[in-house]
Amino acid sequence: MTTALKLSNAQKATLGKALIVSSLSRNEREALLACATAVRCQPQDILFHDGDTADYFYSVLSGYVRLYRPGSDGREADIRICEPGDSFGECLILDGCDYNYSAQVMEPAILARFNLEKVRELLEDQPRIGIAIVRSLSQHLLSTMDCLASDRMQTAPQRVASYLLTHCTPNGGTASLRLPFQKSLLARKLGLAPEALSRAFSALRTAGVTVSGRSIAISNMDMLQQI
Amino acid sequence: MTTALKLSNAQKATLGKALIVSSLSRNEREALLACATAVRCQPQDILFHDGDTADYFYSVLSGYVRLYRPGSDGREADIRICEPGDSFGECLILDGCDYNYSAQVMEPAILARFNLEKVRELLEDQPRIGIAIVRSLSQHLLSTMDCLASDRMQTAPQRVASYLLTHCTPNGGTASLRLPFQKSLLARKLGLAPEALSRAFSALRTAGVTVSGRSIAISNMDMLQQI
DNA sequence: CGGTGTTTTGAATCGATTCAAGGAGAGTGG
DNA sequence: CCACTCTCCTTGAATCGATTCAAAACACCG
Repeated sequence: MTTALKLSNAQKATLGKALIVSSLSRNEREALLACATAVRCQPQDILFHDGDTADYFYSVLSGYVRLYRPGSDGREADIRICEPGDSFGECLILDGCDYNYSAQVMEPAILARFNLEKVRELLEDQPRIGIAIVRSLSQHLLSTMDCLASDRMQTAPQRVASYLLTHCTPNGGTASLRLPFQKSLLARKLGLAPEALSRAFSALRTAGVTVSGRSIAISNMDMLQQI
Repeated sequence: MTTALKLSNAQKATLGKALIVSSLSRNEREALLACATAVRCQPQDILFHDGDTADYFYSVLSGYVRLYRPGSDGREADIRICEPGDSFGECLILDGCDYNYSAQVMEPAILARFNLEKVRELLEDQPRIGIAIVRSLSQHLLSTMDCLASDRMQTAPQRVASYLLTHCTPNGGTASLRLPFQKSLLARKLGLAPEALSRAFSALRTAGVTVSGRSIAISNMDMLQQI
């Protein structure tokens, strides 16, 4: 299970680079981080369930967290995969009382856990901290809209192609990358069944994409762009 | 085309009920509204295109605005339908330079248009206004996540059923509603082709949903809930 | 009453899911 | 070093849900 500790200085330094903290002054940062503790989690841990009373929001230091909505019939729809530097649950800072999605840890992870009530009080005194939250929320909103638009417009191979193009390290006309997590998690992130991701990869073979385990090579970025 | 005018007092009063303004003090509200003008628009007017430099954000006073992302092949994916009281484009307040979706007016509409640069300056002096923006962004983020989750999990009849249940005026076990816009717009909002919406309605007939023009009657809310 | 634009219906097709079975790879124990 | 096992990924076949295109029905407005 999880253990809560004070944030170490190294963890504070890592958090300093996270979007939700990065634009704050030294004092504001200290004040905000004082509302947080570090929690260490195991894969499959559930941080909270859809409908639970919301007491904390989180920022990912390491590992991955999956946000999803459980359906009435037992199926689940993934909403977002949070990577190191991402935060989630800030949208409940003002008037949220319940979470409206569930959160599950997907790798050994370390999270900063912010007490919503304390941050709420802090916000009264130092409303400039709200600006940091605006920045974080704006970014989430934009990326969620992106996701919605690609769900509605792009086919599976197209979505995989854009993921590859935005996450690879280019090298001349070719490129390569290493997936930071399992393919099944990538599938959920893209709104696909694992089988559909697999088929998308084999469809992309003709566009010069070679997959072996978590390593992916792209022989021609322009060709991939055309998809 | 559009004409820009000062906000009338009646318009300011309407705007006062909008989420983005409603939590502000009298002074803050005045300061924020001083950044805005009223624009009157015709159906089909494009407020801005994906990729345009972002100078304004908007709040809808009357009418409807469709936010969408144009795809490379000419098709379009709708992201959100903004109703009176909604605002859009606030996510660009901090570091946005370009819009990343297009906005089209869908009925004769009146909008409040806020100058992003002025609001940005105002935010320096009165950071509490950021709180109002946090409130608005949080709500958008939650509803966009809802939308994403239902796209990924629910069938067309299920999505239509939940729209009906959340927008109808109940009356005992039955209910009714009048669509505020064309069916084709509702279809886009739900991420469907117009034909699919039509078919969803006929599938819901067996669940006691009667459609005639824009008027919809629900004979049994419990039955609809089961879908 | 006729004309325009919207909605419905039908048939064909597509893209993705589901279910079931067959690899491939990593780790374990003999 | 080799089987054994577990997990994850891939492949195939059937199915489903939604889109597309085309045509017919309907509604609204002059």
